[in-house]
Amino acid sequence: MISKASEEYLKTMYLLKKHNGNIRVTDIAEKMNCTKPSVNKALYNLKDNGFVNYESYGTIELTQEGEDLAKKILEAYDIVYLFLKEVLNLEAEEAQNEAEKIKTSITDETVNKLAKYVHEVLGLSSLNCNYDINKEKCRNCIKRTVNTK
Amino acid sequence: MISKASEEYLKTMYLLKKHNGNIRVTDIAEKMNCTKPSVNKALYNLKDNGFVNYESYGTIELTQEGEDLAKKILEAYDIVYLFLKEVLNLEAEEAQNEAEKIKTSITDETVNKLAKYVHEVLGLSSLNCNYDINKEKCRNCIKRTVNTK
DNA sequence: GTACAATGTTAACCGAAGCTAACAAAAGGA
DNA sequence: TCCTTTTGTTAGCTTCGGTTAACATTGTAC
Repeated sequence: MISKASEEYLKTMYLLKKHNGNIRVTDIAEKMNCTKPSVNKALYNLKDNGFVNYESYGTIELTQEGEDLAKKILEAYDIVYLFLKEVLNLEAEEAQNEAEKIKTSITDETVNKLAKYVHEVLGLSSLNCNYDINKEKCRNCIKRTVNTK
Repeated sequence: MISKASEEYLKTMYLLKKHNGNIRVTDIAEKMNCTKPSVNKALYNLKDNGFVNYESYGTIELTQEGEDLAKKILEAYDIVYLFLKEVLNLEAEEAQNEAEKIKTSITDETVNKLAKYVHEVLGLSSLNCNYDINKEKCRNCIKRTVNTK
């Protein structure tokens, strides 16, 4: 099992890859509000656990396993965020912060049940989503809903 | 600000006082699944922060501040537990574990909004609860509801 | 009242996750 | 090309929260 901190790094790397096309130590450090040595350490930790491919001064790439985990983490985040914002009516920024913290504490089962609940309450079932947050289409479903609100 | 770990110790001490009438290092260690030296360290940490009164080999007592915080932590736990169990339909044990983790991550504001939501959804408003989890009567209200289900 | 059991403390250590300071490598501009 | 800036790495330190081993204190049974 990987630590919460490592999960955060992994998530950040995944998003950087998606948005910038590449992953750099400096960018990770900036996003995560930490120093480059911290990133370096985390990087080798993730490498040792098989989530990233990396050699000194080389390019950072997520392995398939790393990408899958990053997606799962993001999906959990999305569900929790959606619940906090749309169901509990937290401010967007507050919901972001809280979702960030909560998502790292809960099990897959809870995330799935929350996903199901959120879908029901917000009437998203018509969007052909099967409630399983590990399926990409659910993430898209939620994203769409959030964005078009 | 006190750490999550310290909050757990404080909560455990409060419950031990309530159930056993006294608070002992050995009992804390057992409840928290850790060693006595860990408890000892935590104890002095809590003492330094004004949450417990303690001298070596003496009796452990929560200060007023410690008791207030412990109650607040427990109330947050209760709300989250209630939500997980009664709204998301998690198994009791699973709900306990998850509530434990979640309650340490979220702000008072979120807890209050969740409390309000849970009360609404479960139709507890008739119990004369004002949704503010920092008020003892809300805790009682929820306790009663959980127990009589 | 003493000996033993239970309880609590201390010292020294560990790993995780962060930091600063100093250095090495790579990239870009003249 | 060479010099400077940017980027990445290493070493060594800090704090937190935990551990074990050894010791001190307290309480209890006979």
